Amino acid sequence: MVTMGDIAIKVGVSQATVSYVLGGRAARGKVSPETRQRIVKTARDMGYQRNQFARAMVTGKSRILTILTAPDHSENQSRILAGAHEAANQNDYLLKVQHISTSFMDEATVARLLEWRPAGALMLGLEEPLQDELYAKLNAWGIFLTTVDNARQYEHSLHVTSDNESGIWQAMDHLIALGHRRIAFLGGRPNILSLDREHSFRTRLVEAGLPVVESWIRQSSWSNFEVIAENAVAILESSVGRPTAVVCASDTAAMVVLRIARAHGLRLPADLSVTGFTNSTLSAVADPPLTTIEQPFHEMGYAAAMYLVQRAESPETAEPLLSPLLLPTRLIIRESTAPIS
Amino acid sequence: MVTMGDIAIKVGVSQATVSYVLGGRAARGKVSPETRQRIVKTARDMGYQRNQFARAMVTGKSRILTILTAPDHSENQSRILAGAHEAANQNDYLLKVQHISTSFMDEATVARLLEWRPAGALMLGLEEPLQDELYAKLNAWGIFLTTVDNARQYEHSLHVTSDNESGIWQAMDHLIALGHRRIAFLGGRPNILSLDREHSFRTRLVEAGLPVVESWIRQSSWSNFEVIAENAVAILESSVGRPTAVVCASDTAAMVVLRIARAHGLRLPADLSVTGFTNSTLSAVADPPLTTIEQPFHEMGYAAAMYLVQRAESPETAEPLLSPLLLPTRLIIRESTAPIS
DNA sequence: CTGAAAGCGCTAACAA
DNA sequence: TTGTTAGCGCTTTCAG
Repeated sequence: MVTMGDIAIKVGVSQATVSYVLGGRAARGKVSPETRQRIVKTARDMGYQRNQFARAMVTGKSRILTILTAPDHSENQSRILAGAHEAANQNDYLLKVQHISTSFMDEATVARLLEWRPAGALMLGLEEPLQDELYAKLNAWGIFLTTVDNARQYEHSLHVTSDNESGIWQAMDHLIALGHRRIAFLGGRPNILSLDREHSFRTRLVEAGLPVVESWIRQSSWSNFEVIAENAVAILESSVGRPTAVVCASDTAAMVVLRIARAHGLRLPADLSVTGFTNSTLSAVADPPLTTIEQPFHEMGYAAAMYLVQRAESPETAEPLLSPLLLPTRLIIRESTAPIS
Repeated sequence: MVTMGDIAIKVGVSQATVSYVLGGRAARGKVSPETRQRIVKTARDMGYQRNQFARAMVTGKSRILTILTAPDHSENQSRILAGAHEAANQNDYLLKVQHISTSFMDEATVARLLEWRPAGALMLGLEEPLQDELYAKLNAWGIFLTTVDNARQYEHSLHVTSDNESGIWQAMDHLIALGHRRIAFLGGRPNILSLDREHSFRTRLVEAGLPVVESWIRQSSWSNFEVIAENAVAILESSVGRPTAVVCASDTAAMVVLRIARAHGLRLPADLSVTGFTNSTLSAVADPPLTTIEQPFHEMGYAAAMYLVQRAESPETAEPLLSPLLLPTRLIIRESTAPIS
């Protein structure tokens, strides 16, 4: 491939001058507009492309962001990744996706991480002990960390998530407005995220003066349909009677509830209103189509990566954004909710 | 970070010797076992990590694979990516995911690609004109290309896909064994992949001596539910009567058919058998759970990336695997298919 | 068996 | 306004 030296020779100028011009630092070298033009044109003609390796070598900065994640093949994760990719691309960074297990990171993976000298790291979808461990390690290595979605807020890191509390409230306000008073909650896996949502649910129930029925409040799983189904059945067959609405912490859970409810002979949504959480593509084809809460996954990934880039470029200037960044959710009304009959 | 030089000083040996040992080329330098041990131990104690940038600079090889893809947030794509990541990781390569649109790649994206001097490229989920264009470009740049899933076979590239023909046959053999003779086909977007499946469908129909009913054979979309629904309706309301089974080219299409069929008052699977294609996570929670064809997406991504690594490491030795690599599919029988009544 | 030295392509300080 | 120069950390010849 053509190098700056090649261009320098062709133009009849020193290689340093070419570096100034193509690096956008022409002012430093105070290169004349004419030579600048000639260099730029020659570079294009010759098909010059910067060499990120050489750049990284000499500057000591890698322009690489690493995202540590346990792949779950979910649309959510995919959207977060796409957002992070967009931010990285816009800033000429490379996003290195490093797949690890949810609970464990071995030596070889550490090596694969450090060998590329990442300028920052994102963390996504891991279990809490591993999150803590990685936070400590990255800190020790001097790599700034951003956590996305389900995670704790660490002292020296940024946590980006959607505004789960207001999301739950949006769902509940909608149901309450429809006249529901007997409302159940079906969570996902009982981690920080799902417990947060349960907490918001309880708070809103109390605020609205509605009954808090323990047997209608259950955690289950994000992805294991059997576990979700068991809990859905438990709610619908509760000895204290049936709720008229179920707030779910995921679209998956909501779809399972729909199915179980139909199996119980309930008419949907006349006999039971159900809300999801996420607005996944499938929520629109559920039967009936799901009323749900949209989460800004793409924006979350984008914001997280963007912050890392900023921090890498100017550590001083980086805003000390060390409380969680909450991105807004949105209520999507479809056909799985109806006025109480 | 600690460099080879630091280790060399500590051990009291030259930096070149350290390079030999840590690079696994101790034999080249004929380093004694004792110094070897000391170097390895010191490296570990000091927390040495190779610098991929320096390595790339001097060897002129990047250990980076680029995957050009239009993100569609599908589980399929996610699995392919995971497979490619696994292969890359195993070989100490970095997989750079480069998101582009399905139909167009601009100058800036080209730059972001070339700046990292990829040792190979994968292509995934793009429209055919863009595929052709990229193939030509990559060839000109001397970057070997591997295409995955929906793509043409190019002269100087490897195409990895699942064995779509045998997949369709597996579905049809199953239906035929259940006594079905009036079988319809609902495809996805009419691209290479979906047309291939339609072709296999027709072939098998003829082989089995079954009627080829044109109004029962339709292409639609992979993801647009309205378009799928229209075509499903067209099949079920065909003027020549209703089929007793529908072979779908995707699980999504199959789930839409299920819904439309129920809306038409059909009992499932008694009145209509439906097969999907992919074995997505959701196919197991469809109502009724889908009989479908499993595709080895992870393996496809893995094989594609693995081949690129092999080729990058030893261009001479690389097997001239220039006909499509077809990975086997598998029939998953669930409850959306039943004997003809 | 080990070391000295060249050089990969670039940035940035310093000279002219 | 431009050029010279010194590395960045490593691999790899070539000498000992």
